[in-house]
Amino acid sequence: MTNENWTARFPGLARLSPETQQMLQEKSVVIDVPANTTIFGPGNSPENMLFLLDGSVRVQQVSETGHEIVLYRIHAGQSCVLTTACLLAFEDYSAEGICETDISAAAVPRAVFDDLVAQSKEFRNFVFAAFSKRITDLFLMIDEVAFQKMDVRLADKLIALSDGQDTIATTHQKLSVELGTAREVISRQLQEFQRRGWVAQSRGCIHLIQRNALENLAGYSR
Amino acid sequence: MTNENWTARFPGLARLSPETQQMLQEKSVVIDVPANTTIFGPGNSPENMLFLLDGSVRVQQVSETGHEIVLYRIHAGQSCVLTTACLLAFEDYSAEGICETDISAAAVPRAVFDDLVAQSKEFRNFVFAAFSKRITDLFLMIDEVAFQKMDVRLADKLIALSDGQDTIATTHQKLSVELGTAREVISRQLQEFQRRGWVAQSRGCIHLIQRNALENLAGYSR
DNA sequence: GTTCACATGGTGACATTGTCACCGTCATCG
DNA sequence: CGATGACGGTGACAATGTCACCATGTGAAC
Repeated sequence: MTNENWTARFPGLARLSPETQQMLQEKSVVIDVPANTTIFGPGNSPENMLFLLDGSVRVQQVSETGHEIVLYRIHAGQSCVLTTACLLAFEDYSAEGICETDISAAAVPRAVFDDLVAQSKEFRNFVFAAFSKRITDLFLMIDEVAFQKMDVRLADKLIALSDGQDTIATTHQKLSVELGTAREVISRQLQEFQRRGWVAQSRGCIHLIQRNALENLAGYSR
Repeated sequence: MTNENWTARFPGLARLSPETQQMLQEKSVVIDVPANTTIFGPGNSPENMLFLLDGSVRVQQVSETGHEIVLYRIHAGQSCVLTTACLLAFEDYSAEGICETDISAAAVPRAVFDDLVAQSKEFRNFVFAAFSKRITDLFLMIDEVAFQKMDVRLADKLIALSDGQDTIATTHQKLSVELGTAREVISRQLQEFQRRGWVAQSRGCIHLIQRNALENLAGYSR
């Protein structure tokens, strides 16, 4: 798919008037960034608002204590706007955004963004919906971190990371960062899942044998 | 203080043009609500944006597992806008807002709010700053819940709740909701603080004896 | 006043999770 | 080949969460 007319690929932007969409396309630049690039982080705030056309960006945080935790991901069809906004507003935040894959994104200058918010009711709705979704998602994450058992959280994360496939290429260490826990805890839980025949493991790889059992534990029936 | 010209009492709104401030005041209604009222919650979304003139609102969440946790507070000079926005956007959120004190608030109809966002750059800044602050605060909260030790979190919460006073009127149960933990954990930690001579306890009351020690543990030196 | 229901908080046993120290294996690179 | 570092396993222990149960104080109903 070409990256012209990229606004049509954003469900929330497709409602914009043709003129507004054209303005967005004319005043933005499509950029490509390789995987594993840190596109924003402490002391590195971008001057553009990014709209992600392809790939995904992982937003994670390093605690004062040295612990890490993944906060959320931005996928194609979503924007980094709110993370960028937080960066601009509060320099001392500690989150960083890392490209998980090669990405393609439309860069919109801040001034253009401001104009659009002022002029287009649909664009405002897009931005406010993104903020609202993020905040409610963070509410859910706090609830999960504070109250969910680790086996449930791990099963849920495995299902989410599998993306329909039966093999997940990741390490115990990376999974521990996903959930904000220790590698040893992941190792033990995975051993238990393996003992039950739900997963099989090889170095750097986890194979889902009984996806149903994991989904069940994660509460997918609800 | 009278509640006319209430916009002047909001640091973020004082920058608005006089005309805009006048419009806000003319099209809003100042309401009073008694303490312990639930002003928004599941199945109870308000149709107005509230700007808090006096008192404070506690926003907390009840988990599927029945656990509760306090997410944040809205104080005089701040608005419930973002919480309201989340309510409107995602009906299935589970947070609720409870008046901790008698409150006084300016209710702004949604249509007026929309107009203001479109017309006033300063108002947009106010709204975006509120969203950004909330999101960065939630990042910090996730970090704290996931990685901070309970004694540090409790000391920090006691200092915050004391509001400069030496006596805090609260129960172990309420403190456990503040931190999203169990009452027994609070009881044990407070016993340890008492053993060290940092606090004294009576039914429904905690007295800070050595505030310095608590501040030190909470990392206030940083 | 007495009784009853409930809020408050104390306690011990146990499960779960986090922390630490240490180990062996595998892959990569010089 | 040997060195290095990533990956994962293990046991001991600490911190926290869970559960069951109890004692006391408070306030309302009788």
